[in-house]
Amino acid sequence: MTAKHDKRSNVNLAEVAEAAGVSKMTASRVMRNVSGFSEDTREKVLREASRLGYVPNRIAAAFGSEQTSSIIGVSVPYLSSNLFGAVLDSTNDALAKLGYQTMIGAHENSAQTEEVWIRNILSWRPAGLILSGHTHTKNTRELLKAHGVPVAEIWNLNTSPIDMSVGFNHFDSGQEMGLYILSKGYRRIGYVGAEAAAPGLGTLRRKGFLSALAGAGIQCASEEILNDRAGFYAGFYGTENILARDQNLDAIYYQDDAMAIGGIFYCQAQGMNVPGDIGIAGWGSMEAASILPQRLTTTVVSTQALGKTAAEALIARIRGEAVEDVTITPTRLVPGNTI
Amino acid sequence: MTAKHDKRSNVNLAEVAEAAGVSKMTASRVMRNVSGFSEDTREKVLREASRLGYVPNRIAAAFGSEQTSSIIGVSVPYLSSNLFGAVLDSTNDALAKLGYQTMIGAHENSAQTEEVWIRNILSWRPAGLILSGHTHTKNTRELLKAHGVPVAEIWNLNTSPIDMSVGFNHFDSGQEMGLYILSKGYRRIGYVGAEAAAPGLGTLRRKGFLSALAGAGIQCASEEILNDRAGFYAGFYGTENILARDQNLDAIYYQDDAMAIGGIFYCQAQGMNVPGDIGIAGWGSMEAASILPQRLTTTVVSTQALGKTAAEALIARIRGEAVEDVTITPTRLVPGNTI
DNA sequence: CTGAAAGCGCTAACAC
DNA sequence: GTGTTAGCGCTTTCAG
Repeated sequence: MTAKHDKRSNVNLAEVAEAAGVSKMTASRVMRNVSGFSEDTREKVLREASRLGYVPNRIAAAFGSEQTSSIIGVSVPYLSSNLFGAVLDSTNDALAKLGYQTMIGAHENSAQTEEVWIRNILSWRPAGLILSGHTHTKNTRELLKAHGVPVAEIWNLNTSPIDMSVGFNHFDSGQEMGLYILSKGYRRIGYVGAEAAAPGLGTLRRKGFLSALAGAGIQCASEEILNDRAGFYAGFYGTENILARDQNLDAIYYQDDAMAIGGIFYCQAQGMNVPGDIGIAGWGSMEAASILPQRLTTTVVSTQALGKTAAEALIARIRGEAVEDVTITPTRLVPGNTI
Repeated sequence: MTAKHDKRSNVNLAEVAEAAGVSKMTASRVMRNVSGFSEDTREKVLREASRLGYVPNRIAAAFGSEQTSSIIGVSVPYLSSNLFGAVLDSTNDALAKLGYQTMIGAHENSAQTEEVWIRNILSWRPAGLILSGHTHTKNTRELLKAHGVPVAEIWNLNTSPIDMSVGFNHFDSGQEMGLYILSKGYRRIGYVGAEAAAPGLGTLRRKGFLSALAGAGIQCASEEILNDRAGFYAGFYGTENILARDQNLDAIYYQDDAMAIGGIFYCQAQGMNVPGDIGIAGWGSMEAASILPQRLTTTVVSTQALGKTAAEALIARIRGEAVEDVTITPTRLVPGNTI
């Protein structure tokens, strides 16, 4: 029982320093690899640290040094989402390479939940935050501005961000697809989405889509916005619902590819021909589309690029380098043969 | 410029205490809601804290109090995985409700990457770890045992865990499916998997499957283990590859449902009838299967239950409550009509 | 290149 | 129910 209390890792810098015959300060410099020690000293300290099984205490370091930790808070709607999964992977990878840790949160498209999480995460004195909330509460905006922590809002492009924004232009993307569908001669066009209770991801695309139709002087024939989470099955029965109401639809725009694929399957199950009887378009370039017999008409996006760009921009800002406040991540409409 | 240095949140407990006319200690007790203050005091302190915009400093708290923080490190192969996404969502949810924060890591099925991440995370003095690595390095095992941090190994059931294990019995699950396929009269059975370079998720299921066949005195007719990540497309062209080598296969067992669905699509594209010409079985009860015209024969698992169980068991152990070292999360073979 | 002193904000332990 | 004292393990000065 050499440890005081019941500490788990009882080796600290002082012991390493003593074993190496130097002061704590010198040992600290070696461990952090900042200048100010000889090669001899370096070797001694590293050898002793390794021999003693020294594990640095980042909590103490974050506390004893400045005002922030090397923690980055990252918040997404769901951790189990094919779109945001790739964002998480790419931000986490980029952040880890730059020496930061990801602390995660899932807000489920609720600005309230996001606010609670932000209050919580701020108590860890994070170096920065990456937020993907569709909207924020007034409190959240005020809190973050007052606090001054660097914040990257991602996913939705936000031209007047709290701090900085990296995102897709969802409105334009929806509008572009609306125009494309119209250009193919479709006129009785429906929309199928999800998460009616907590609108998030698709709202702006839908608005852009509707505005394209309105520009051509036509109305959206029918809309079906389910209460469930977006997914294959939601697309399947959302299509069943919308077609039950309006048999004359000639095309449907879906919130995302998973829903569009669900729609294709519903139509096939009913013996309908895509795009002969009905045209279908999605958003997001989901991997699942690669195995369909037809190529899905969709908007291709790189969630991976989004995450990486956001992480790197945030860290640049944290380090005081010059960065743009607003970055658009490109999207590209790729015609297939489902519309 | 009231702040020393350039601290971002310059309000600390001492200032709240002073404003409320009490000592730091009393304010601390109120903030943490531990006993030892009057209702009057409570109101005063909370009012001042809110008025001043006080954000507690958890770094200082973790440092000043005990030996561990309320951080839980959670490591999965990929953050963008339909199977592990649900695990992350459920662990994160359970941990957040119990007052813990998730610090994330992606090891990409590399025990080396996992080791680096563990060293890193230990420096945050986490209260516990949740690991889903298929294997660990010797160093990792020694480090964790020496350190004494509570560890829940998840996903694979491990009967001699570092500390505790919550998982599926993949071997039995694969064996059960092997027996089922045999019971349906199939004899020229193949296996299609992925991630050959970094075997992880499916290895034990494959072994169980092979052992079932061996028990019946037959050999696996053909195996195709790709180097790519498991997914729809990997299943699609894995099937193309295996059928190119062996046209006489009458059934294929896939690493997971996404791959099995890819296989179904390949067969359909070739005009093959499932299960007439070839039987197909998967693992994991993926949501995408719900929209198929046929019901996929698969093993149903609850990754959500796994995550929740693991998180709660880990916290119970951290709190010193009695918990089993090993917990099996049930799986269930659900016959469909693809085999 | 190296070291000594001070202190970060909080909480455990102990008084009162 | 409340306050006082000490100290967590590191890093930031500032001296040499």
